[in-house]
Amino acid sequence: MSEIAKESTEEKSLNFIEQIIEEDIRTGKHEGRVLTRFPPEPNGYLHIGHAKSICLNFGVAQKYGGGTNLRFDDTNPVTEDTEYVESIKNDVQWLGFQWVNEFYASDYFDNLYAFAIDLIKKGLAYVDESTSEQIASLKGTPTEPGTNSPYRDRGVEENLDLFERMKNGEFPEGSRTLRAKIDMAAPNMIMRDPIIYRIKFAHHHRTDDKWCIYPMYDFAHGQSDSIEQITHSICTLEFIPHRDLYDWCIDKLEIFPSKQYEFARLNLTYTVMSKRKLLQLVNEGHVTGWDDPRMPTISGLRRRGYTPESIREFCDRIGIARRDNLIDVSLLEFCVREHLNKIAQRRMVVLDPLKVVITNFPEDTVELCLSENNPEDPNGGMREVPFSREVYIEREDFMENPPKKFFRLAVGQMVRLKSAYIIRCDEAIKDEAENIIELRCSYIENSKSGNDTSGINVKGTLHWVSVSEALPIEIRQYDRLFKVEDLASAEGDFKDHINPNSLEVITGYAEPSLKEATVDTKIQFVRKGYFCLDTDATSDKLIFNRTVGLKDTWGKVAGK
RNA sequence: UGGUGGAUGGUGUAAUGGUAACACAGAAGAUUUUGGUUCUUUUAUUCAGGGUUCGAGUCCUUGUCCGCCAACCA
Repeated sequence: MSEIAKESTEEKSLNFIEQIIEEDIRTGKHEGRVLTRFPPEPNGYLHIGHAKSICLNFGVAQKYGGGTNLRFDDTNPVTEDTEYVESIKNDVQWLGFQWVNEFYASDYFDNLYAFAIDLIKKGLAYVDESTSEQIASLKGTPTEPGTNSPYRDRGVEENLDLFERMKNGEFPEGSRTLRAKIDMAAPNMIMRDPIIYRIKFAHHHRTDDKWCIYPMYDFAHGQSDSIEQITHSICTLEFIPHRDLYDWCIDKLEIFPSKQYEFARLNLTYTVMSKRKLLQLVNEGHVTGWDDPRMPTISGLRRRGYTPESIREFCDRIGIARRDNLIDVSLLEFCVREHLNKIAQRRMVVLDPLKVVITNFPEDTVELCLSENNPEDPNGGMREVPFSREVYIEREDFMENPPKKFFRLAVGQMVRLKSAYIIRCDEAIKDEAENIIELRCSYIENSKSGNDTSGINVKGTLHWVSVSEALPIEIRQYDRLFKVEDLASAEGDFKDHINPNSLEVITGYAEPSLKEATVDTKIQFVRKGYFCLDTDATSDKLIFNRTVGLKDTWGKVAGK
């Protein structure tokens, strides 16, 4: 980051979390210490919404001289897996963040069990033998209070015994739960004697078969924060009602007082952002996997060609607040273009070829043209691009009956072939069906790029590829996965709105230097967009993903 | 409608009782060997009513609309 950029961030107004932290530092809370945590459940891949949370959690900690723990919230063995753990760690690091400690809620199962016993001893928890249906019906509704369970007033000794036997596996799954004894008439439904432990004879990815009882989120999260002495536990808005219980547990257990703060999660236009829905897209084959380049997952964006810098910039620009939001996906695209424009290597690739024969250029001659790798980077250097009598240009760069401001090729019109010569179109050759199959052009001999003494000024510059040297490549062009802007308020199932044309695969013709591309190389196909080598590519078959197209003001004009 | 959180241009975010601003998107123009980039210019905003105040997006009040909460999910 440059000094100027650093200064401008410092001058930026604080978001409400930063204001709270600065106030806490000012008043000496926790001796000014700041420790946050990022707490993913390992039951899916991270997405751009998690990136917002990661940037917030790691970002504020970094800003105020603190740190962040990575803590896997693995209290439900049924849905969780180590595959997810690995992908999550990889994604966080790829985004550019490093945690202080790698922890697991399951590391605290012994502590949590002891906390439960403490609660029982304090007369604040009891073993309930009601079925889940009974528990639900006794819970009441938002407008009516609940009813006490018949098991609510068991003695401490009986509860202790029963809970231990639950732990020992003496009772079948679902037959008993441990409930906090709070208030069945509480206006906050969460506080109506919440279940804090349940029986699950499931294999846990870390504790194996040691446990057959597992704590619920509400009995694990706050205590885990407390054990780690997290100062600011940042989560999303839907956890607001849980804060009462978070505080209740910490209060009754008399443990370190971590505090929960909530911000609004990210929503993106034309995108779904729930792990459940993303998993469904994967499982039902609407995409090829969690890292399909159309997915809003970190791994999908990475494969698509997004950079960590651009995602961080995006998260910075969208801000942090407490109101629901729906961010225009064009802001994400703006951020990636902004970064890629600075770093991408320029290369010429024709996506929809039209052959041009330069009739006054000698046959069997290949002339090398020097072309800049990146006009934004003075040290980017040059490369050689072969030029010959036959080249491909983009079919859309020629028009038989051009409109007034068409600066490209038409019979009688001149254009520059980028980094090469100015050519004039003399004739368009058609087949029997009147399709244009070839252009006959002549080049202006003294117009070569760099040594142009022709004095001719042309309005248009086209990218091109020499036919004999052209390298065929597969190009995957992506469109938005969904057809509607706001999936949350769209009618019907979200899958009804899948865009059937979200992937278009074509063959393009590339200048030879594209052979050297690696998965990490960011490339701009001149005048077309930003692309990167796909992980499916082999040395025999080059495959490129379109990260994002270039801003296309002509397309807009022509489309009118 | 029980609780709870929220409402500022098309979309986000700021303004912390004192000129409603910044970015994206949109529009117009200049530059350009990428119709890209860059640079100008520009359209458009405080949910509604009442109140406090010299002064209200901000405080009070009434209402409207939106989100979330009745999983042995997180």
